[in-house]
Amino acid sequence: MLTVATWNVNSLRVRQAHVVAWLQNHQPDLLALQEIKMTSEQFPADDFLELGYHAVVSGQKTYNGVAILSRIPPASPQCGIPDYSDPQQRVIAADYGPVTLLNLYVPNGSEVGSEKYLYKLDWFDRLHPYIRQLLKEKQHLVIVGDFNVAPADIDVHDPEEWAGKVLVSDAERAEFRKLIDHGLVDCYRMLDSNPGAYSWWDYRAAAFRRNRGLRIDHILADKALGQQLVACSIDTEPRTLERPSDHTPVVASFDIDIRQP
DNA sequence: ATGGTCGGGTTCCGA
Repeated sequence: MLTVATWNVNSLRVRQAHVVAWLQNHQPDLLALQEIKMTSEQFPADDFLELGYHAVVSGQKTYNGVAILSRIPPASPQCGIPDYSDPQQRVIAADYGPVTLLNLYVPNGSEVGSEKYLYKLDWFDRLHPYIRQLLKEKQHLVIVGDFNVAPADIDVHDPEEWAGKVLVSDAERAEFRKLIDHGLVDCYRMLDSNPGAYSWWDYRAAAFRRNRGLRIDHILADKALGQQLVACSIDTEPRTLERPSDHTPVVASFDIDIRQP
């Protein structure tokens, strides 16, 4: 069995105890982190090694930053999107046996039409060829992270209120659809077609208590691996803790042994 | 009711 998780921690410095407790409770094979908000040098690799987790890190001071924790050593780690020099550290990938994990922190986009929104759409343009390449070259591909896109109205607590806004706009949803159309499946939606399941809630206006959220954190798998999906869930428990991240973990389990090449 | 709350770093930006 392979268990893969993703969690935008919104500062690993603040959330490290939450992450450690969660690792101990759930023992995933792979945990992808986004918004660690620290440099690679500052990453507490030793603390995670003590728990039995290796790390690959693409860090940055203050903003962004991604990492992957793994129970087996990573191979061929790669930071960023090839041939796209971006000072914002949003992408890291590595191989774990037959599975390549690509960890994304997609730009937020700020507001539809803004400079940051155009950067987000351009960033997706740069991402697509990389994903096509990985699907061609790698045996299995899992793409996880904070996609900053709610793929459909079912992923939005109040679609009318959110209509046309950033995270749900047609252009962003078209980019998500394009990802799927490369030959991937949305693991959560494969197994649960019910509304009301979200991975992010605004800190403001008691959004979590009122379950006013969005499902913007995702686990995508190549179609063949998707056939081996046995479970996928959103763990809302860490969002109930003191000083929580505004995101909560998403977890998927596949019937595959990553120790076999 | 058109705000609100975080984190990081400074007197605001990004989410």
